Amino acid sequence: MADLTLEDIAKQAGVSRSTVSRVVNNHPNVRGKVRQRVLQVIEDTGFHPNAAARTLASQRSWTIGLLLPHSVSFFFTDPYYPHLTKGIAQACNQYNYTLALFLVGTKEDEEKIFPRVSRKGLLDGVIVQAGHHGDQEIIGHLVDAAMPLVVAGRPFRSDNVSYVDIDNVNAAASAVSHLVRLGYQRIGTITGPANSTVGLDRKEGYVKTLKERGRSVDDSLIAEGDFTEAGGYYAMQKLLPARPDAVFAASDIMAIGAMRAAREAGLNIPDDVAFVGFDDLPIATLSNIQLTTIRQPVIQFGVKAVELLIDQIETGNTTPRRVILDTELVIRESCGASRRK
Amino acid sequence: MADLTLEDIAKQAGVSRSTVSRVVNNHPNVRGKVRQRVLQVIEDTGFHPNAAARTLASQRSWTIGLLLPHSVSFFFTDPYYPHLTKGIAQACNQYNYTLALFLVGTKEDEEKIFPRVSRKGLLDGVIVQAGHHGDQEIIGHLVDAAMPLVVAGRPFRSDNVSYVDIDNVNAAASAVSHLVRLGYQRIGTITGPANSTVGLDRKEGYVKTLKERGRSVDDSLIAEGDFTEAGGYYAMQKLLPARPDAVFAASDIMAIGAMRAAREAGLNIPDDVAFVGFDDLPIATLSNIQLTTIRQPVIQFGVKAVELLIDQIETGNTTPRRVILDTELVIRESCGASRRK
DNA sequence: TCGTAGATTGGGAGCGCTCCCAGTATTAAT
DNA sequence: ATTAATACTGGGAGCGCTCCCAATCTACGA
Repeated sequence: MADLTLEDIAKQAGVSRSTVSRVVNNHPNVRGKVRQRVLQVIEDTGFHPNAAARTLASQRSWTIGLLLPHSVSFFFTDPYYPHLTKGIAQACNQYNYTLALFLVGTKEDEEKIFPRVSRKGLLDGVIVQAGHHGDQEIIGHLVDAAMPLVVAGRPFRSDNVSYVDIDNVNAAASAVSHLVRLGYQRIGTITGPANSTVGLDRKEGYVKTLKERGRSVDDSLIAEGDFTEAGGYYAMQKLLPARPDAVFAASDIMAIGAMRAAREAGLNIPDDVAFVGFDDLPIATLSNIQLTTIRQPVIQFGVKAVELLIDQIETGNTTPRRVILDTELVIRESCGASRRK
Repeated sequence: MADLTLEDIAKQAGVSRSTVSRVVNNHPNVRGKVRQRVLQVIEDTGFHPNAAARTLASQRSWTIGLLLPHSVSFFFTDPYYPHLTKGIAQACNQYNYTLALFLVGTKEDEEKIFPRVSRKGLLDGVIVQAGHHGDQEIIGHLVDAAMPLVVAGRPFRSDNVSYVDIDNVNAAASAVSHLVRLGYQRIGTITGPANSTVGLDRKEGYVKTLKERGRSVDDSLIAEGDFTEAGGYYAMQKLLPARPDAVFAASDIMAIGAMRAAREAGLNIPDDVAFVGFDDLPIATLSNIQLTTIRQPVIQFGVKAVELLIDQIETGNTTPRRVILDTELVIRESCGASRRK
């Protein structure tokens, strides 16, 4: 199982390098008999074309990068990202692409990773998880390098890039509407960071809904979180004095933190305070009180991003496209729906 | 910012391709002045050598693969793996390697991924997360292909491969000893799968400790889980009839499931049943009762794996090596230590 | 049977880099 | 100033593949 080359296979099959290349790449114009013979030799020898040589000659690496900027350094504290990664990996397998993962941990990493991501001969395209102000730089970088690019999440400047997202405003609105419908009077919210589009959009959905329902928007019922459990916990503590009877948290993990704070304050869920989260990741059903939440199709999200990217790579069409996926309100216990109707 | 080549830079700097190559690769034997000049041109033009060409010529890709076999399909249900991935990614950044992620979801994926992982010109080496019976095949594959390899976790047949692990037997023993020390009489355990080395080893630590302390080992106090929250939940339900007063769960996530089951059964934690988990991931402190657990250095684990691998790649020394990292018992509330002493 | 369009096939010319070797410049010692 | 080391530098020969084009076959109709 030494290092075989096309030429070796060609010799063994009694054909030329070119013919072997054709059968490997499934080109037409190879006689059936010849194709069989070559295929046989390839199978017998366990030959696989050298990836680097192929990339150099064809200018296609068949690998895409997934870039997780510094802004998602709480990356592995919110299970959302691993799930997204899984969806992307899955799609890569399906389309026979290799996935390169770039996790930006520190500022120094950033400098090392920037050039590597845009370097020729490594990646055919990249998916970047974005939506924070800080992400604009890397996006600009990639656009300048004419690297096929799809953004996961809506970036702040979205005019010239393709992205996949959900309708965060309306999804949040449906969560808050649900709470209004259940008769809660003092509905609070724990938002995502104000320097992120997700954070802003979900908050907008909250504000919009209250206004539409003729409610006033009370700042003491709004606290900013950072998509961590601890962030949710502290935000809830800030909300507590305002005595909310329901809280919409912009992520499940923050909802869990918030519920912890509520319980510690001696409050009963959902009787004293109801909660609705966002994401519907497995953790939503993991706590002793099942979380009502907005389900977003995370895996689909990843798959779509890959599909958009591959289309861009293979057709060369870089017209910005956007895909907005549907969400769904999943009613469980934490909103108190069962006992209120 | 078109596609520049060494030759282009050479021309602009008035030197030869070879000289540019030398400065790019930091070789000695380039006059200081010349080096400066070339560096300047490189900076001005934003040149980065083509990765594929470099790989083809040098037979080194500077990328390593992380392979997560099918056996870890609950991959993103146990936060352990994302953390491991993070450690690995971090080390890759540090050593200037690119990380390729291979997530085996389905059996079909496996067939697509096998050749890709061992194909020449793509990876310099691979880290495979292993420890299940099913993982032997891919390991054999990789060994046959003479691919530098490090296993994360102890594989079943560990004689001819390098791996990183913790001392699961003793770590588990220290958890159980702690429970014994606190005076619990009916200590149960929720093990990992019996077809995994981790599952087996941690159970062995449990059994060993009880025997050393002159306790009998009661099968009705042992239930097998699968490292998921649901698995822990069901395992606990099986344990309940045996009336354990303490339970050692082989992972935090299973401990959380188990505690949910206990609470549903009306039991108080830790007064009626105490719990010790394993991992000390962020979730350990996320529930309303803080989990006593065994801390394992997950990030370190990833870093070590990368270091072993890179050493193997760069020195060519494939003598199997093993690194066993230390663990630590972290005492919090769930074991009831505070109220029992 | 012959000619020809169309199907196959082979080989050359790179892709952009590294590595080796031979040549040239530089330095230090005489 | 001369010579022998020593320090640099340039260019050729690939790495293993794809792609193009020219050459060879094949099959079919006249």
